[in-house]
Amino acid sequence: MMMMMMDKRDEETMEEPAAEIPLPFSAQSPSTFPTPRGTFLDADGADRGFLELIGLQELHQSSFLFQQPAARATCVASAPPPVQAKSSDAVNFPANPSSMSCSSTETGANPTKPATAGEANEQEAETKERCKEEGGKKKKKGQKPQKEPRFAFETRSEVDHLDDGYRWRKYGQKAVKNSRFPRSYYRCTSATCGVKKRVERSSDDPAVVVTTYEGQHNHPSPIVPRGAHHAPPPPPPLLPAEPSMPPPLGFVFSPPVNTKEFQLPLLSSYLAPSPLDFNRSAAPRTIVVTSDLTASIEGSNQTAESAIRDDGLLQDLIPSEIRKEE
DNA sequence: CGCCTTTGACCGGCGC
DNA sequence: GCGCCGGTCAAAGGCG
Repeated sequence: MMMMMMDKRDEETMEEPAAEIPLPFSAQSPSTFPTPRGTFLDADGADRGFLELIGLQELHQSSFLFQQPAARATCVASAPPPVQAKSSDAVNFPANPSSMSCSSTETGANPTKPATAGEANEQEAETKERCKEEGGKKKKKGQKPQKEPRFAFETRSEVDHLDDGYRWRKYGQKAVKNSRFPRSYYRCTSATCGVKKRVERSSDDPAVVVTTYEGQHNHPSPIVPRGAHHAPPPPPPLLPAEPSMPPPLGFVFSPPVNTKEFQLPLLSSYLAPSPLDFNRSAAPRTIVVTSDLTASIEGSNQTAESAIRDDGLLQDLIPSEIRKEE
């Protein structure tokens, strides 16, 4: 516990490990957040932006305030249904402040290489867990276990628990094997929402927080997290998701939440930059989205220059190669 | 006072 | 059957 706290402080000054890829984002403070599209393939083969995938499809409409001191993120998506990947793309993701890599652990047979060794461990664990759950304890006779979609990603962050616009209650913490750091368990505080998330630090890279979401929110982002200054608007009525669009992994948003504040916290969760990271010396990570249901995305070697060039912040999220394909 | 975190106990699955 | 392990429960305490 104490150690964790100290870690947080220590990591604040922690330098980004080996810069593998030039920083594709500008140092400007992000105020808008375009939604990348055509980057990910959904189960039905439809192009789907990553943010859409995780339920941020409306973000492009919103201005964005970074609230987290937390920083870069590497996302490890855990796609639910055992759908074979239909394509693979290269993406040099975010940039600012985060980069993500997503990989499915649903089938437990994802050949895609994990972004990090820690991720590998996580994947392994996830696979195991998934197997457990599928065969598992919560299944009662004659009752199929609910397959909760999972979406995990790594965040290079000094804080363990990132605000994502939802309210979470911590219900457990366990030391896990092969990890120096304990794993924390959170549950969405919404009574009707069974979404859980696990948060743990990578033992390989203590600066990396691995967050695994399980389940889908059946309600809009309730409020700006505690301590935030912007009062949220009242939640909009729950609406069915776009008929043609299955719920994003781990998140279900009522469509168009009109207010900006409503969506912002979410983004901040994944992409919140550290103020310290607004410099180009920091290297973003390759976003590897390898979801069985979506696509495998490997890093590209786009230069910061080219990335910064055109589309404002869009380039921060999607490399030009990808965007060209659209 | 309500909400949250902490933390030890408990439970079930799995491997040996 | 036993022990290990991950996940969850729930009481206690802290905080605003």
